[in-house]
Amino acid sequence: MPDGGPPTIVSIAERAGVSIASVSRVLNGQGARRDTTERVRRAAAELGYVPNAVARSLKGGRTRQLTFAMPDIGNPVYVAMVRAIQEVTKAAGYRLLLHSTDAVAEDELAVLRSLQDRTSDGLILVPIRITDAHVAALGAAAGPVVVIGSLPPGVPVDSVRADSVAGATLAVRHLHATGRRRIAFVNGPADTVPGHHRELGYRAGLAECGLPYRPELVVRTEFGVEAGARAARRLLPAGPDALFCANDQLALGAAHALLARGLRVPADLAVAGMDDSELAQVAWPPLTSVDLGSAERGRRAAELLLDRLDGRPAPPGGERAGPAPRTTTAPPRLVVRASTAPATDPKP
Amino acid sequence: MPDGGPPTIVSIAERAGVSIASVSRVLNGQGARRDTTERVRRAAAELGYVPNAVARSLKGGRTRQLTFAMPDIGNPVYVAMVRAIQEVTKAAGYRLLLHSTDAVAEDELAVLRSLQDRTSDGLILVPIRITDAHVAALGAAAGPVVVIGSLPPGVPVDSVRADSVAGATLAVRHLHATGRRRIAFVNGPADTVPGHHRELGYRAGLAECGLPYRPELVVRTEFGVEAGARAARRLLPAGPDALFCANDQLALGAAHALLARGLRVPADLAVAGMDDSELAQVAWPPLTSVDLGSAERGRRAAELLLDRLDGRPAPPGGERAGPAPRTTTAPPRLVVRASTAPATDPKP
DNA sequence: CCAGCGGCTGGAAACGTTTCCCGGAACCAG
DNA sequence: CTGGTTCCGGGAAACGTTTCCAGCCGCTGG
Repeated sequence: MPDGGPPTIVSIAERAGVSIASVSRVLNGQGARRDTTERVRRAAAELGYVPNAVARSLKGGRTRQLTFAMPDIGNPVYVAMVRAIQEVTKAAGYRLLLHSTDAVAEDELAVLRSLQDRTSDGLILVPIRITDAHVAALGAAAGPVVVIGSLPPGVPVDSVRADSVAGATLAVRHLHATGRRRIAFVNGPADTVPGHHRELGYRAGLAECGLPYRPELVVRTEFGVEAGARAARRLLPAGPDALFCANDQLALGAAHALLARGLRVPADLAVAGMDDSELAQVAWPPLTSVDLGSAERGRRAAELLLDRLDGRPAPPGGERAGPAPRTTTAPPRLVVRASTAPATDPKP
Repeated sequence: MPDGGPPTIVSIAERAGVSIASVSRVLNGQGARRDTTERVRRAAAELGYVPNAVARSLKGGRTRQLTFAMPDIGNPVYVAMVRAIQEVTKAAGYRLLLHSTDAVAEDELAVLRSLQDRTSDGLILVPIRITDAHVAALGAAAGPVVVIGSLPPGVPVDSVRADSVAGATLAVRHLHATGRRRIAFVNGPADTVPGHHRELGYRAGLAECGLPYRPELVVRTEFGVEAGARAARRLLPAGPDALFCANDQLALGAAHALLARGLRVPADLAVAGMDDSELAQVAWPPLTSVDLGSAERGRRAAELLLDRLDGRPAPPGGERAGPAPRTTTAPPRLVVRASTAPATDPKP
């Protein structure tokens, strides 16, 4: 028997002695005579037929694929998002395409443009910075996009934000409430949206607690464990009694640097992070952290995207489908762990 | 101007006043008259044309997509693999489809079968157990597959193994060399391939060091941080002076449980893990761990897959393309950190 | 001057589906 | 028995490419 590649709808039609139209109908659960149905089913089973997803996509205009593009899969926050997104999309029968942009703006734009090649039906994007080019590209996107992050007003795209400002404030208040007065801040790059917001929240928190803002207690660096360690060492001479870090990676690095110097956490210095990623739980001492709802944001973003997809199968023309853009904000939540317990024996 | 959806090769042909064949040729860099070339290029640019990847895939029989299926994206080991794979595939112009199987065998088989729908050109699979059904499905796979893990001989599939046996032995020898004599073992499920191999290595290590195998010093549980903590608590009554754990998650959990009891690591008990994942570096004390080359294995698997793909564009018929299956083994490497420093003050 | 050749080009087929439309058959009621 | 409905099935078009094939044109060599 001549193989001629994997079985197609045509092979089935021949074997069952019906037309390809009937095969398609039967296989898609449309009405057909018992007899026909059965013959087709049997032929399909015997041949081990599996529909060609590509041909299907071409005809239907939908690939049942979604793209998730984030800066760096190495960051547990994004892993949490991937997980949540995957869960939602899998349940809805979509496959997930992963894309690490390495926090390169050009790469983010490329992903946005790549929507045009119809490889995926929609995109969830986590931009690290929002440039004018981003805004333009988002406006011109060839398919539904959901942004995880804060967008300037007027961009016609659904988004899911974290309230970093409130979150940072929460952390500062907590540190103050547990007796800390010289609360240092280890931030990521201040020109990123999260970096900017977290700094705003830090200052707001200080203000609320009646603490002065001291520039010597603030360090801006890259996000990352090693950067956190360096920042902590740099801050020590300024005599902080708490280190509030803009994410868990920084906090972890900072805590390590302190411990390596023989300092005790939290007895000598409290350390708090943000994101409440897996890192916070596995750190020793376990890290107090502000849960910014990573998983929740991922889940929500996926839901928003699926929602758009169901509304209009394929947004025709340049006009964006559906109603006005929707924005959800995940409320921050402080998770207190050992790293910020009140200092039991104050420094002499 | 009637929009009628995104621009296609036809719109360009009309606008440039040439046939679609010429458009395709020009856009693919085939020979054409200067004049024609230019007109087509201009028309394409003006319309903002982007080739439809789906149509292209249908015609060409290749999607330029690869699938990576692993048990759980939450495990840092797999994150490291994703990262390495993504790096390789991105450079080769392939997109990466991610699939969490949740360590469910049925899900793994489904992924294998899904190769038939031509959604992706190849698959990298990390099975947690290898059943007969796996072997059968691997043999019948509709496209190139690379397995990360140990396969029984005779399965016609490329694979990349870690040498867990040697790795575990390495760890035990190290613990012995640093003065530990009652080395407990926290294993994952013994009926998984890694679990089985690590146990073999543990016993081999004990034997090499002239230590007896004591059942009361061995616990088998699930992989996971929490499981590690429980295991550690369960082992304590047996009086171990070292905990060797089958992966970093277990080791981390174990270390936490010990610290929470007020025990000192490594002064009272040494703790070692496996995988040398990010967790080992961020733990406190930093964990000694056996690097099983996760990133390396991911990279290698991607390379093997790409290699198959280049060999035969699309393996026709049931026969597997290319020569005999290849197997690579990544050598284990012990990474010594603070968690296994020799006990400075021996217990009284 | 003509045959032949090579470079370009356009028409058309093909990839594997889904779906529109129409014709035939069966059935019912009048 | 006939006209109208209903149900099913088949032919064919369409999705957007790539590629085969044949034809046209203009040269060149004899």
